[in-house]
Amino acid sequence: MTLSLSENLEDYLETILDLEESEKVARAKDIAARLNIKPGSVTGGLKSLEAKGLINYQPYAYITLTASGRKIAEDLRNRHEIVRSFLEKVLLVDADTADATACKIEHIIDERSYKKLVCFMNYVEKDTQETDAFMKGFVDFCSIGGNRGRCDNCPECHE
Amino acid sequence: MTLSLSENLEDYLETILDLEESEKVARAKDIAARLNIKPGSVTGGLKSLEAKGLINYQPYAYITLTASGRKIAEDLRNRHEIVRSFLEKVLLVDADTADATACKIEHIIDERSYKKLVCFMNYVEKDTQETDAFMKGFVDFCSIGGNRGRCDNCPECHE
DNA sequence: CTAAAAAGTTAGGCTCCCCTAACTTGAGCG
DNA sequence: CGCTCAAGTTAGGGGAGCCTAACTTTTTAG
Repeated sequence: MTLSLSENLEDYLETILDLEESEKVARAKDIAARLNIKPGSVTGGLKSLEAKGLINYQPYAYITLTASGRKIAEDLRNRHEIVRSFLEKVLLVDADTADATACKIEHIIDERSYKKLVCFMNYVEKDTQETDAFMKGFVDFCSIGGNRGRCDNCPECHE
Repeated sequence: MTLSLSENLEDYLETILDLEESEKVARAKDIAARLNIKPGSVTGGLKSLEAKGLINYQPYAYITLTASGRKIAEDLRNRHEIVRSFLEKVLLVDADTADATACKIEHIIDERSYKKLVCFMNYVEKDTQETDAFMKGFVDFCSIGGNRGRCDNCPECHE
């Protein structure tokens, strides 16, 4: 029984983990601010997470993750980081865009692709001769000078 | 004014494009079957797409894409194909998984990352010496024999 | 040509999750 | 201590989108 969480609830968990770390404690107000929703909307999500045993929640009290909630939140964070890292280091997307898109992909990437991506990033980060040559080739290929019509379908990938 | 479409409506458009091509004509019944929803649920989506000028829809009649609807559907298909291709050819994910995940990523990948990915795939498909060496290295890295503890965070990426 | 089957639509209901506005709780200051 | 105000919750409402069941239209087959 691997309870399935909506993307929304996953975002709640991840946000709570972040807040626990940066603010020592998670407050409904801050969760709302991070998720860009109104405080009144947060309560429902918290109740739902409480019912699933993922957070400790009592009305008017601080919110903490349970062990299983923490596990899920950390897993999400890992996914986020791997995807973000791929976008930034391999595709060479700017940091903000990479982060925003990672935020969405982390929820939907399937387990197999994720594992392969982890492996891929581990490989890339070993920083071998092959990776170096490959990435240099990519940079050249996508650079204005290096494009030389070989990249017909390539939209301006080098703004 | 770039009207924003829900992922659901995007799926409708893409499905209609597929059906127009494979069946000559799109029927509500077939749309429902492809999207794994009940026929009764389709009508609402069609009305919404009609209101946005993306399909030609009259009750009880066949459904066709308008020019702008077709453009969006084709764009989505391109995204799908690029992402699918990346998952399959670069990450070496099996075809079914790649297709299923591409189906989801196509809706959420941002424009910049997408353009970079297009460029990346064009580069990879040039099949240069560098790419060949890089990919061989990746296969080795993820193969059971080649893993030799270097890949600590690497979950079984080589089932 | 007509009756049955198939396809499509409508209507009512449900879930999820957001919003606003009003109300309750609790924490800090005088 | 008690009051004030920020923080949190509740209640009512809405949109998106799905479902089922009943109903309408179209197609098809005799």
